[in-house]
Amino acid sequence: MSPLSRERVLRAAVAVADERGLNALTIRSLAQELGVKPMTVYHYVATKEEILDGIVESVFGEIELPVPGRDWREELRKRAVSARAVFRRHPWALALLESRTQPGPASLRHHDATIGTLRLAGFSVVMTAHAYALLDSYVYGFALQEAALPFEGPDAAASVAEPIMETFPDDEYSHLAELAREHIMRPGYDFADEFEFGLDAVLDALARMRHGSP
Amino acid sequence: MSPLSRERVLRAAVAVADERGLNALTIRSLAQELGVKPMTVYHYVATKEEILDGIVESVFGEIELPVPGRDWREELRKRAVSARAVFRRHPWALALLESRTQPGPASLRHHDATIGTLRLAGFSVVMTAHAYALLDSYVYGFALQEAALPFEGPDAAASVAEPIMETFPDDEYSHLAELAREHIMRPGYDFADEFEFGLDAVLDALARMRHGSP
DNA sequence: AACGCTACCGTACTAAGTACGACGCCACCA
DNA sequence: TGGTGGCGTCGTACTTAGTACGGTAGCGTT
Repeated sequence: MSPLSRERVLRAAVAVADERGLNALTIRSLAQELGVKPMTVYHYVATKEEILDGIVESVFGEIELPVPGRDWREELRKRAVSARAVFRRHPWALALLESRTQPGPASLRHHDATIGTLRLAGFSVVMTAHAYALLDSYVYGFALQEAALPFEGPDAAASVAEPIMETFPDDEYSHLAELAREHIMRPGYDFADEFEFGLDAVLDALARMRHGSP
Repeated sequence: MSPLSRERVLRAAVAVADERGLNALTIRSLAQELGVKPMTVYHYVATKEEILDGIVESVFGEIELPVPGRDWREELRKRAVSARAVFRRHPWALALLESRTQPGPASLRHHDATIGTLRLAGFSVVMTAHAYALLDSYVYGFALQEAALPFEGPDAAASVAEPIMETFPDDEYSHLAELAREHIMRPGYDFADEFEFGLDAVLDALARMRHGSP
């Protein structure tokens, strides 16, 4: 238990958000998780905003850093897979990205390692910016879609798609119906499997950019 | 003014969110925008959740639909550019994606048109799923990053980056510092310009996937 | 002995979402 | 003509948030 600390407050906040969602993260629920009264929390953080900033920063800290100088493709792949896993563990973090302004040390270190990996791989400064934007857009966007899905895991899609499909005749939205019928609702389908396929396509694109025009 | 309606309620909700952010969208602020008292709103929607679902659906309706059968690349490009513009107008919509479950007709039409475009372009069912996931991940992710940026437009980055850069010595985060110094903070830099570059790389990737393995 | 610091808490104010029960107006029928 | 029922609107009040303000108890310093 120890005398509480900013760190413990943030760790508890992450735990509450993971278990019960961002909406359930209130000063009161956080205080309860910590075994103290609400106002006590305010001795370690100034506002709730600061808590939100803090937990996003701590989530960034969980992402595995790429090592500049090693095989760039392997390092960036590792980072992307790790980031996606982290956002899957903490889906609420994506919704918080918008509200943040000041990056903390974990974010800065993260950016520096990724940029360094691209630079040492031979990407020009301008190409590094292009590559980074493309790669992160893909990772964030995939994580966002995954978080937005109302189901998770193999075969879960079918039970969600079924009732939706029944709200309209088969000839309306026929392409959508076909995809659902012949792929999404088939046993074994898991949206999560799309990640690595798209990631490799993006990494291929980066490889081609590496020596392209500025 | 007319006797109010669900449509007008949703339009007003979008306006409030656009102008003052998602947090400022409350039943009270919405009622004020409509010129009525709070409880009146509840004659057109059951809960605030329904309002949130409704405005996301209306945002989806703003995205230009691709036309299946025409040049696939051009159609998908048009749709992506339009989607990105829509999310830029309504950045709050991205944060709402996670909370939605039941897609409305606008979303269904949208998905159907996009899937149809891919299918008629010769993508197999499985490849269509791959391609769609990749393309939308990129678009959503880019939009999310753009929404998270604390600045907007050319040259705005410098004034934001400057104070951050000064919080650490130049030799810490040296790669990040280099990129900032030699690119981001240079006059004329605009993150928005990255979009089309990455989009074309993604479309190239799709073109290669078109006749690839399943 | 007085002071002040650290960790914590009680009370209360304000802003939200929304349940519940009215109230005024109008079309329609007797 | 007078009722009557429904529709759009609203007043009041309850509940759950964030958090300002002002404590209090325990302990070390001078």
